Amino acid sequence: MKIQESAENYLESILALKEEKGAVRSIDIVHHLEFSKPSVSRAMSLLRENGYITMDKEGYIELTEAGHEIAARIYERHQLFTQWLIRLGVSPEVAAADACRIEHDVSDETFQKLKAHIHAAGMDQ
Amino acid sequence: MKIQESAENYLESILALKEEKGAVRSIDIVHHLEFSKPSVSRAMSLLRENGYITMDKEGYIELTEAGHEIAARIYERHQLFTQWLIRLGVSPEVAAADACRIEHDVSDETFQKLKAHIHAAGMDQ
DNA sequence: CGGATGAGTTAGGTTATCCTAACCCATCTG
DNA sequence: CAGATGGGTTAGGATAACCTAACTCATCCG
Repeated sequence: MKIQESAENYLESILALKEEKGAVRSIDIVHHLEFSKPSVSRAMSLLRENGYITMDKEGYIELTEAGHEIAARIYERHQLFTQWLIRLGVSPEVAAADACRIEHDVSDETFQKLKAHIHAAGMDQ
Repeated sequence: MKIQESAENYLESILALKEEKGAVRSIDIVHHLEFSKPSVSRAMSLLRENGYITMDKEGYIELTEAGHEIAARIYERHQLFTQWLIRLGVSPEVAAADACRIEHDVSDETFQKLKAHIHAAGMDQ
């Protein structure tokens, strides 16, 4: 399984929900991403089969190390881009929505350079 | 037909190839995007049906006004992002590849702010 | 206890976008 | 003229990622 944009998004959501609420089940992701239950259920099966998450018998989801790595990578991009765009004057909702798409598109090389630029521009506090 | 990312890409390619070679046929797009002939053929049918391009009997493609508008919009993003990333130190191939994805994901609002930022940072000559 | 509620799954469908195989047709070439 | 070449199309298929309808199963509650 080559990680698809959609899988990155699910993993990122799991991490964000974990930080926000402490525990995550499929239904939380349904509300967060506004997808249908079957879509999330299917996605969770795939993530589980591929070793990115585990689920206990109550349905509580944990990221594996591999899953956490991807989630953290995307989450960092999301946060940095969102904050940066807001500081450039983009409205918070649009900034978040755009960041949510761009975060998947940027290579590591570009991300590193952008990060350095954003910090150098003093846009990072 | 709501314009899809793929359609934006085809229209952008047509504009770029037009500038580069003066005239564009499906086969040029095949080489440019490295898609199969049937994929390009099908895409051109759709773009034609929806009024974004015209094709004469020799297969030469022209953008309609609607098509040109979209193509120019995407092309401007592509050029600006590519040049900017290169100036930030990203290698030209990676910059172009990343720009090619980001260009479709950025809202007008974000693009305007980014453009202003890039110009203000003196990154635009 | 019996129905409501909530979480999850199964089955089947849709849309977008790519692909290969196999074809048509015109032109060029020996 | 016959066969090669080049451009384009038709037909059919694959994959990713969503959807709705309808189900199971457990718990809760009057």
